[in-house]
Amino acid sequence: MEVQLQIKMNEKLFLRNPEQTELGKKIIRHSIQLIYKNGFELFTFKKLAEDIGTTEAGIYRYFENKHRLLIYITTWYWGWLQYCVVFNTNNIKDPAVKLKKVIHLLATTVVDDDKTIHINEALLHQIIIAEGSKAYLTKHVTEDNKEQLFKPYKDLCAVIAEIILEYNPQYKYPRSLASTIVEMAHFQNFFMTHLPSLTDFGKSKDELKVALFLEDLVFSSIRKK
Amino acid sequence: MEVQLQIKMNEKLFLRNPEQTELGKKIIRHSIQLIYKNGFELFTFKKLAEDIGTTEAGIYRYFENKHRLLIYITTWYWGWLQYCVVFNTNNIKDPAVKLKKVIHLLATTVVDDDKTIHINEALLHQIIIAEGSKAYLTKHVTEDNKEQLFKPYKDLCAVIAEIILEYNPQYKYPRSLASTIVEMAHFQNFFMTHLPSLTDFGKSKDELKVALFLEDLVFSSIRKK
DNA sequence: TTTTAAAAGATAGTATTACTATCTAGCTAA
DNA sequence: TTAGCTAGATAGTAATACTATCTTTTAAAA
Repeated sequence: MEVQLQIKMNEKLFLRNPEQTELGKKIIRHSIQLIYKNGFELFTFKKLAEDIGTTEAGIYRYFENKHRLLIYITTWYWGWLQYCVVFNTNNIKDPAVKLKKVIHLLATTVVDDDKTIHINEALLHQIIIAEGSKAYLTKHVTEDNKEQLFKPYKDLCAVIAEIILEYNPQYKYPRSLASTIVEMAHFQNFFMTHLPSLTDFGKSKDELKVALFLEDLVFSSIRKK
Repeated sequence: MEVQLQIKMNEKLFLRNPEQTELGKKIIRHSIQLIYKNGFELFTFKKLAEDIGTTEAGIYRYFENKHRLLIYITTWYWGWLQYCVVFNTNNIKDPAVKLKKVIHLLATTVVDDDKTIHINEALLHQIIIAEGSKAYLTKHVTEDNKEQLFKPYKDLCAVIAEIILEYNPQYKYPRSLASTIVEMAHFQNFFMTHLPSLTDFGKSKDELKVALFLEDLVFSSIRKK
């Protein structure tokens, strides 16, 4: 049996739904490759169009600008990750085990999932690490947030915060700890690779150690005292 | 007695030392105001030149491009913060007290320091919160890092990691915890203001609570078990 | 089978950005 | 007195970030 996974995206993110046409899917697939390769600053719709074999104007029919496209692919990732979290923690009773699963899902390399043919999750994971925060670090966060553009990110954090409270209903900072876990899972990975002296894993460059650091951080904090 | 504070900057950051001329100091002062006001993406040398009353070409004599200028002002901030940390923890024996001081220095609003006339530290603090990570989240981090551009940031983290080890020499992740404190001091502040559901301080919008969260996080982790 | 409407391709054009180059004027320190 | 540095003025270019319009292809409804 073949299962296909569809993440429902906020309609305000695009002008024309890229999931519904061949060109749309190409835009997503190739933009992931190009942003991964060049970084978001050097990524342009012109280059993307050349890469695909279409025109700049063609891309603009789908996305207002490259920043909206960045939000599109990052929030797609958060939506997908939440699906992974829910799927992988299903039927697990112990919140400690659940939390460990979540930390590992966040911090360790993603394998490309065949359930989504036109999206390479492994590349996307790298994009989240290097470019993810640029989605919201702008002068127009507030307006973007009013349009609910960051909902999948906030939902994922809410799910994690819930598990934290399951473990210890008295813990005072479940949301902040959840966003700390998510951000640090990626920043520590970036630091490990590019600014290794900011971490304790510079030599081994082992993602698993990032996960162990986060486990230690989280469980020390939420342990009932 | 009047004391003037000078932060020694990496010479690779500029083409002409902005500290040494009137125009140079104006470039720093006005770029801080403009980046604060428009955000880094909408900030251009043209606007800066108009704001100062000079020409674009004049700015390019000091800085290669706007990204170098961003690194200049962010690393200035890290250098200045390290001075603040060393100054404020001087003569304190207890590493726990020192760590609390550091956390509060990082997380709470900075007051404009008269020791540096042409730099407004309060604005700079806001720039660090919203734009700081863009200094290193680029495709050219590695080359920039080879030129030692991020040394002040890494030095500050090293100082904090040292205090952590003073408190508990057995703690396994002093560097990662240090960079986590620094990053989260700013990200939690950003979230609190712009994406409040990612934190537990959305309603009060009180910076002190960010500091308390970080204290709880840090001391739970490094407590000897 | 024809009509019609949506999607995509082709082409052109604009304002702004991110620079580089050159020339001149003013000041200052030897 | 002049040599050298700093800054102002002006001009120009390639690339970026769009917008507009017109035509062709495709695919589904009448």
